[in-house]
Amino acid sequence: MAAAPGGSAPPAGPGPRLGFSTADSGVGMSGLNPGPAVPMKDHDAIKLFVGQIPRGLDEQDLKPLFEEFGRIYELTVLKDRLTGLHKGCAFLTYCARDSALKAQSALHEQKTLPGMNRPIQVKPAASEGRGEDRKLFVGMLGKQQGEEDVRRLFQPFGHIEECTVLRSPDGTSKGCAFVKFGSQGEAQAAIQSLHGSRTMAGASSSLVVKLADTDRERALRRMQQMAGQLGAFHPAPLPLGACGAYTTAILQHQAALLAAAQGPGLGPVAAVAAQMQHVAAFSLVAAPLLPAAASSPPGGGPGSLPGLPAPIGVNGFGPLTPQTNGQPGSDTLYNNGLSPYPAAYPSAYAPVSTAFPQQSSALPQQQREGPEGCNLFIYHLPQEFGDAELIQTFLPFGAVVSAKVFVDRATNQSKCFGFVSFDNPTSAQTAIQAMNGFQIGMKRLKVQLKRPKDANRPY
DNA sequence: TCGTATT
Repeated sequence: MAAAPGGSAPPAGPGPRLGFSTADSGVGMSGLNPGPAVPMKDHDAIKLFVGQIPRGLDEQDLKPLFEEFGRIYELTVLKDRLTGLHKGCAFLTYCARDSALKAQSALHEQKTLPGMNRPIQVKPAASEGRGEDRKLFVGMLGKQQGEEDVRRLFQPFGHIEECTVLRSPDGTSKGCAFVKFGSQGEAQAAIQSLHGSRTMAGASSSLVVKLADTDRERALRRMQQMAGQLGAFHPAPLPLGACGAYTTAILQHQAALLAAAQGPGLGPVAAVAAQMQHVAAFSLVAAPLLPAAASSPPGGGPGSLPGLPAPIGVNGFGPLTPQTNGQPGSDTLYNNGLSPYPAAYPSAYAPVSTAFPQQSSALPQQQREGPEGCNLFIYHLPQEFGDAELIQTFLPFGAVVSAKVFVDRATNQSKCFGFVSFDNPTSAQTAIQAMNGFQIGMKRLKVQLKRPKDANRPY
């Protein structure tokens, strides 16, 4: 019964909509009549992704905003499948393709919903095929073929929105082009008929007609190229320098942790030991660089390291012989990412969660904000830092509620910034003191309080 | 360079 309230206007039914197919259908009467109980959608309708939605808004709240642009076929707020938590985004399909286009141009990056820092996102969902399903890459053209020739070739298949021959700086054709059709069907027809169908004058092989790369594919391709280049360089001396820098950072990191913890407890060492998982391989190679690194205090950052015990430096680079407590079996420190903290730290640094020492590790980590003053913005993170490393880095300063490194969706590469939230402001301040300015390679971490939500905004 | 979320 939760579905479609019969009869009268008020749809008030707070029914557990599974996506709230906006069967708004104006008139109440649900299924029985042959009427349009469920609105039809165009065959070429576009499913839109809507991002930057305040977590407090559900489908009912959003509906009015989007209905301005046409009848909604379906609107679904994304929720975490386990927790049911609002993920801050939604899928939206209009009955008419045109409505989607209008909504996108009117709303995308144009309007910021209450409580959000950034403007709403309204764009074709990633699942919408390739997003650029109307755009073709054409290869194996003759060098002498220009836009007009290419147009003539593709004209029979539909409306050409765009036609570009790729050229070198000197103007000569690269023998390929992009052709964008008005619809996916037209593009597909062209592929069917033209791909491999003939060999153009001066081309070495038959005509290539395929969908153009998506952004993601382009990004991946670039990444592969870069990886290839790195591979080629690998035997060269360059990497050692890089390792040295990174090693330096880790060493300084140790110092920072030590200083912050204000004590020789095994906590910091344990945390660093965990870090070492990631650099053990480098460490061996870079070992000779260590003493220098150890003797130079991290400028601007955590300040001096009064008594950085020599054993620590040495210890760090004998990855399998941590000296934390002299126990031979202490390599267990390496395998339980988050656990060392509660037991090992002085109470001042182990605020709350001591009662459940081992539990923090497995939580789904839905990103959350802590209270005001507890949320840090961190910039200049090492490229290789992920959420886990971020947690490790800040765990020594208190209970980390969440840690998130931003990642480029297309490449999966870190954007080198992220957030860490503690459950109390003191931990956040301690972390800032210890880690802001902390040098890694040529860069220094920037660690500061996250901007409050309403900053940057008139009212 | 300020919470990124794609069923």
